[in-house]
Amino acid sequence: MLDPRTLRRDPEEVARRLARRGHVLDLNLLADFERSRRDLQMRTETLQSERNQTSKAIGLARARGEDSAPMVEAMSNLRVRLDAAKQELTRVQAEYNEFLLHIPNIPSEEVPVGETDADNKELWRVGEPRNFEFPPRDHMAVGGALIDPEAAVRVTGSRFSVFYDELARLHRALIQFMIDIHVTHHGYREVYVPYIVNEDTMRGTGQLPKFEEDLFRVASDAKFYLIPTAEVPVTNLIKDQILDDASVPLKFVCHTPCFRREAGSAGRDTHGLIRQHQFEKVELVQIVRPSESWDALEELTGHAETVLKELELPYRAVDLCGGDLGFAAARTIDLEVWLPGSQAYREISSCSNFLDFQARRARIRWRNPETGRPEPAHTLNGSGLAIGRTMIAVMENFQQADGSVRMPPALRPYMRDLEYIL
RNA sequence: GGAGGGGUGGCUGAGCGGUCGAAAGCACUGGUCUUGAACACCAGCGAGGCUAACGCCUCCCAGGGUUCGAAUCCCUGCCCCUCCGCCA
Repeated sequence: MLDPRTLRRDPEEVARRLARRGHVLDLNLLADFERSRRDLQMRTETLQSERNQTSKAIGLARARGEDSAPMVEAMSNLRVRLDAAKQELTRVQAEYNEFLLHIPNIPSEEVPVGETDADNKELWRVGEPRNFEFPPRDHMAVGGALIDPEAAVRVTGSRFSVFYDELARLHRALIQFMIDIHVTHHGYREVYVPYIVNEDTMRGTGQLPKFEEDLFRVASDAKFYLIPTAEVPVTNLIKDQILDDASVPLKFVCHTPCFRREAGSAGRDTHGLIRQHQFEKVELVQIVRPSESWDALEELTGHAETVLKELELPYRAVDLCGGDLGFAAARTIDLEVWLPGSQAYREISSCSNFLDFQARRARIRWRNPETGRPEPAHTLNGSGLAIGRTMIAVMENFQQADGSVRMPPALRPYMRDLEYIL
């Protein structure tokens, strides 16, 4: 959520900056909401003040044994007006709030202008795509019988995966490998969290109310959802908390499965394991002082890159343009890994700074030692990395002419020291 | 599943239906003292919102209700704790 004060003080400026990501802010509607909210709130609070004074006076009069009947009479009249004003105020506030919850974050000034991923700006490349002495196959061909899409369809349906033997192991090994790096070398605290969360949590990180169609809803009395990323439960760990200065930055690493409806992606990436309804991810989450979030984004992106470097996978970093930016993000750096099977760079990590946008929604606050007052903290997260896509990248980049796959040295301790699999 | 107890400020924990946004302690901040620190003493110290300002409003788990007036009484829900049973 944007700071309502900023929105009120300079709506034109906010509208201008939101235009960078293609969001049209309805200034007339905003002005209407603001005016009626203000009128109603002032009227309601005046009546409340009267009520408080009168009932105090009644108490005093009775204590003195005086007649309070006229005041009680006045109260019943006042109550009718107050109830009406309050009801109207509650209604307007709810609508206003709903409006605010649908406004995306303001992109930072360095976000490239553009509408689609074609307008994203490449920042740097690391590693050289390997020269193959044979035509590289894609991961489905490399995996062969150890990937069983038919079984996945039998069990569930399309866009789910089944792996066997060394691939199941490789998948699990990547998770351990990544968590170990972030805990041992990057100072993250490992955390285990629920994979089902409530509505308020989904609202906190910005998935709701706008993107319900991307989520799997769980049938139960409460409104529960499967998490689309660990970002949701991990960031909300600190929901409603006030952090003292000594306890920040908080850095969490968390492995979870992720569940996505992929509602708008019918027909996209239907062939391999690139786009699934269920996939695993090792996620990095940071909660930091407001002044430190841009440095933290750089640092966090570097942490995700370390995994790619350790695995010797060629990749590039891309600055997402305004139109490609996620709802809650102020800036996002994507890491894209080279996939020889499709001769393209594909997203394998997405590192974002949300500034105070999520913190405001989830009421994650930090006590500023200078002022002694709480203010919204800043939140960030990034994949470190997406497991399924990393497995694809290893399979495709390290495939051999004989059909086997060489293990990157860093991964071997997690793979029984095997040099080759398959 | 059965029986009982409870949810109050960063924490612990008091709170006859009115003067309670809330005692007290801890923690924290400032001051005195000290070469410096600790100790001691003094003072301050919840969160959110509105207003140009004075100041006003809201919040004692959540939602309803009773009442002129609710942290305090009633109902419902959620959560936590203890005991019994059941399952692992």
